[in-house]
Amino acid sequence: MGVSERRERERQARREAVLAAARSVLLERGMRNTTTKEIAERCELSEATLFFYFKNKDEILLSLIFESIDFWKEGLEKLAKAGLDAGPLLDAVWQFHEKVYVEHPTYFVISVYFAQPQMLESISDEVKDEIALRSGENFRRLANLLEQVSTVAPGRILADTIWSAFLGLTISNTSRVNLGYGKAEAGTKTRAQVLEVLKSGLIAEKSP
Amino acid sequence: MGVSERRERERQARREAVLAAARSVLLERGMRNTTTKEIAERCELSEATLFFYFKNKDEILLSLIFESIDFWKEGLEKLAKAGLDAGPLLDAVWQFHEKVYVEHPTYFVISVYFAQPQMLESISDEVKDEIALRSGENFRRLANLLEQVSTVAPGRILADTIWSAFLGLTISNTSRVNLGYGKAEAGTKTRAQVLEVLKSGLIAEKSP
Amino acid sequence: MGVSERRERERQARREAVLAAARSVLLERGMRNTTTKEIAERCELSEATLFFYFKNKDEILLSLIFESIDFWKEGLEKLAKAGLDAGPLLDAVWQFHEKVYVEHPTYFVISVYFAQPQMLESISDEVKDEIALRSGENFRRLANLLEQVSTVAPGRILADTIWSAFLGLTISNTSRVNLGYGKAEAGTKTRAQVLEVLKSGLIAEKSP
Amino acid sequence: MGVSERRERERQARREAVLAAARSVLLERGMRNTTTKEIAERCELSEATLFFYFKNKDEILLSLIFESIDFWKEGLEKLAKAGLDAGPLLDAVWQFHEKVYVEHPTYFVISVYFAQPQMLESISDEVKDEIALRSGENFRRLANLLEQVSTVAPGRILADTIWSAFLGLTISNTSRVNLGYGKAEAGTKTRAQVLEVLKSGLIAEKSP
DNA sequence: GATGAATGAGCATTCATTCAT
DNA sequence: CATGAATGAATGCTCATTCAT
Repeated sequence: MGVSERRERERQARREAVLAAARSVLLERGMRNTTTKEIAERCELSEATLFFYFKNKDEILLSLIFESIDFWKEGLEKLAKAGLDAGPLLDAVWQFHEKVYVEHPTYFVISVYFAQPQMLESISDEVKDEIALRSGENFRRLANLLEQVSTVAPGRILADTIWSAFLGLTISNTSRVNLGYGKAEAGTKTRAQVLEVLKSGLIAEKSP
Repeated sequence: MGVSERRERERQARREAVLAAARSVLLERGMRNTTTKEIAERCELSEATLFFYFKNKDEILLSLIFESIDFWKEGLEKLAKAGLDAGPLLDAVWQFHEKVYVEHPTYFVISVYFAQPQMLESISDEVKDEIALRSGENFRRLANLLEQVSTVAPGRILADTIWSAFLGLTISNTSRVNLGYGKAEAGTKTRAQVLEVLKSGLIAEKSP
Repeated sequence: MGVSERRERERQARREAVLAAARSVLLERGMRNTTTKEIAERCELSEATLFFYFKNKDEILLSLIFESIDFWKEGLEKLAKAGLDAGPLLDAVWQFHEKVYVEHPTYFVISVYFAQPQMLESISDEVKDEIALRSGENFRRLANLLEQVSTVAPGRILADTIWSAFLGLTISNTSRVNLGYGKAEAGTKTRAQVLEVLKSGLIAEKSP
Repeated sequence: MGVSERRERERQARREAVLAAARSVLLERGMRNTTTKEIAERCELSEATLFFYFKNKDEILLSLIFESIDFWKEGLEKLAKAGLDAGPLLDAVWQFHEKVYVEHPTYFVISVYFAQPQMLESISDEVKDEIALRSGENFRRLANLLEQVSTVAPGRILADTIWSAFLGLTISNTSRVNLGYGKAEAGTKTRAQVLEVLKSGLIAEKSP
């Protein structure tokens, strides 16, 4: 029994080594240029071994999202317990997005990945459903959290607003960096200012 | 004289046929699965002929963004001339985003494309600079337009907020559709609600 | 009639323009990288027009040898008339090789071309025979010229010795230049020294 | 242990099988028509497998020259130890050229290859330098060997003379065969006669 | 478990050549 | 005469995946 336990532990460790490698390749090379060859090189395994731990390349990439989902879950649960007021709560939620972006940037990369056509065709429905289920749970956690913030819209709309704005901002900023104008750091500042816009409101603020 | 004119017209028509084909493939298959072979099939030309009209595959894909940039430019100039008040202006701006999304969805796809690492390596600096210049002009057009809307933030931040929120929402919605929950139409409704959030403000609305 | 004459003259002029272009491409790019596209660009004609004046690409390249063959013929006939003694004759023959190398370097390139397998398959037997005939005539001219130089070997062997040594030396020298050691000019000096070696053998033998 | 040894042996055998295939294609089809497809067919491997053993096509072709260089090295070292007199030495050197031509005809083909413009552009400087170094060593071996043969010229000139004459003769002969006059065997006889010409010059000069 | 070896299917791109105008 | 347009057939090379050991 001890043996099979150890085996399972080792197996898990190997899987995580593969995922760590995949994460670093994905960040550096992007989805188009992420190859199994390079993932294998980085975790010092043979390409063939990758397919012992994962069904195919897309399953490796998609498994990265489960890690991120867990990270989100923990963070959102902690926020729920904090019992913050509207203003500080929005600050904290936004700051948590920033934290995810810094510590799990792949989460944003993969989110975009999911929006690509045909990208989920090679994945079994079970995995697909699990992703839908678990990311849906997180979305509902965020929506519930934001329900109390504003009367202007239901929590799920606020959740969509915040997540989408943040995601969009990271993409815009990266594009600017790639095109040669704007720097990575500028994004943080812009995002802080956008948060202020979201918080204070646009027109309401203007009229009175 | 008539001959060379007609030739030029036909040439332009063919180029546009290639671009139309590229656009449809890009939408259906995504960047990863967009092949020159399929583009050629859809415009009923041989692969070789593609390279008679465009230098390489990336030039085809990039030419799509120039079309979109022009479309943006015209729309934004029209909006600038309309001389709308804050509320109607925001409505009109958002509605124009919707219009672009419906008529030029590739613009959003390619925007994401630009955020991919190493994606611009095969492109000459001149083209890169031109994209930066012309999309930057559009950004400034939007920023100037929004300058008068609110005192809470400069126009460029509002421009970033709106564009990024919209972009993020389209990605989120597409992801949901791909994952099997949510429908494409739902996105339009959600976006309308997010616009209300942005317009009325979040907290400001709540406290008084 | 004047018209058809002028036409013929113009046709010949165009052919020569193509050949001049082909020559310069062949020298710069080598056989492997000589393309009809580049030949067309250099003579400012369309690729299609090339095929109006020549049957196919190889015919263009091979036609270059006829120019060279004529050049050889004239030079050798002049040498034959000069009535030189052994020593000066060998000097003059060698110097004529140098002249061909400077003014018609393609002759050497194409000579190598002929030694490539399958290189003559696309050519009609008539053309092949004409090349064989006319270059054979030149060879015999050179052999006859050298017949009197030495008793050690028949003229045709001397002709082979000299031509082959010279050809081999040009190849060796070019290889060295390409590999990054040795300079183009060094070849001339080496060839002069090799001539001395050849002379000392051929002539020394004759006098005693 | 036995396993990895056997693997290494098999790997080497496969590489050599690829090289043997490449050699035969190169000889039959010439550089212009040597394709990876045909090399793969001849060694009964898939094209993809070729690239498992070699980085690219040029690396396959270049590896052929290293084999030849080693062959030259051994032959020249053996000749150096033989301690022959001028006449027999020249005979032996020439005969060794013949041996290389019969057993490693690709060496001559590739030598010509090196003289082509732009042919070495796809090769790393390290490999280029190694070729220059190792073929230069062989040249010096030959030059040293010939230093004692004649007072008429330094060894390196004699080396150039002999190598270039031989190379030129093989090219001339092949051209004649390709053009349809002259036979392959005739070349051997001609070369023997040219050797006599060279000998009569080089050695005669020494004795008096 | 792990991997060296192998590959089918595919990829963007090139090129000599043809043909309607 | 000249050419813009078009293409079939290759070409070198990549990549995710499989399998015997």
